[in-house]
Amino acid sequence: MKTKSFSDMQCSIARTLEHVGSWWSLLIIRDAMMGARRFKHFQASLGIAKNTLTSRLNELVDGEILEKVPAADGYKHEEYRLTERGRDLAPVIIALSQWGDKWVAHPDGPSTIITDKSTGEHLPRVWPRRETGEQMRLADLGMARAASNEKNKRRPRDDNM
Amino acid sequence: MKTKSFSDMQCSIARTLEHVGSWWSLLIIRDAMMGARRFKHFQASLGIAKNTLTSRLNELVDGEILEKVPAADGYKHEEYRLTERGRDLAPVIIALSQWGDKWVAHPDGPSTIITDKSTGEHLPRVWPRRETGEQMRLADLGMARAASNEKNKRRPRDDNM
DNA sequence: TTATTTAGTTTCATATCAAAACCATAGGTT
DNA sequence: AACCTATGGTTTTGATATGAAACTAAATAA
Repeated sequence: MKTKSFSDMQCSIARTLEHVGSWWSLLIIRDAMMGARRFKHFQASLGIAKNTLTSRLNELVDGEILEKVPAADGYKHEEYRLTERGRDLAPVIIALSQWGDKWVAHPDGPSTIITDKSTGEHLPRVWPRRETGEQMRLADLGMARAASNEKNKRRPRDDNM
Repeated sequence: MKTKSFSDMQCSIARTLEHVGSWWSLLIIRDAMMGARRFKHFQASLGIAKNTLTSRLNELVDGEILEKVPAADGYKHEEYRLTERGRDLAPVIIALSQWGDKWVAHPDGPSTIITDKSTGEHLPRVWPRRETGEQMRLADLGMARAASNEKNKRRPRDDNM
């Protein structure tokens, strides 16, 4: 995995990456969202080493992104299924996918296309919006440090930052 | 970085992760979005080893997520600034942050709050929507493989996947 | 029953990462 | 000018994660 843990950081991004920031995690989640449920599915799709896949799957189960459930078709094996927490990562997956489509697309075009099933239309860009649905400009986004911040031993000297 | 490269994969998520999937990359981008511009800012904020920070910054510059520009205040040093590509990662950053706020928040609450500057309101969840702005249910999202897929030597046997 | 998948585990070589020490230059101080 | 400290690195070294291959036990298929 990694050497330094993000889990003690207060930042939600860091805390999220602690769960899904390993090299393969997000690709595994993507596959799960596309219907992969069994070890062999992930393995075939990703070309990942089996021991690494085992580790990543276990991490995701530990993090309650995936859960192991009995096979849906009555066989004895277990399957990996997204939890609600896992499904709730959809915006992350989609945002990554759309950014890639836009900026670093494969010469042959993207391998996966995200649509609105009910219309067959291409999904619009996932983007910050107001309650009204109106898309926001980045300039209107504020990212402010929350009030309490006892961790900061060093007084923020506002040194031209 | 890693051993196996994602860059030859056709999947846009993999290709995106090739740019921003390293352990610290997304946290560096987050800091850049919050105004960090100098080596020391990132270092102080992240507690990252300097050589690692150097590597990550160079990767991000190579990937055109950040660019080095002369200091705005007339000093000789250079600063790191988000490119358009980099700023366009905002939905990824926000989605990660919101997921973390919801599912794995720090006991003291999140350290950063994302707002709509023009109203001071809390930013609604970044989520897939129709052109109309209407929020979608995940069940209405289709993730389909695009047509051409010459890579697949193994005929998809549709083996209960 | 026997053969083949599947879902791992173990071992080992290699690649990547972080920590600490070191260094050159820029800017500040006297 | 002379000195001192902060900045932005690089180098070295040790720890950790990864991938490939071989192995195994259980589940499934023939």
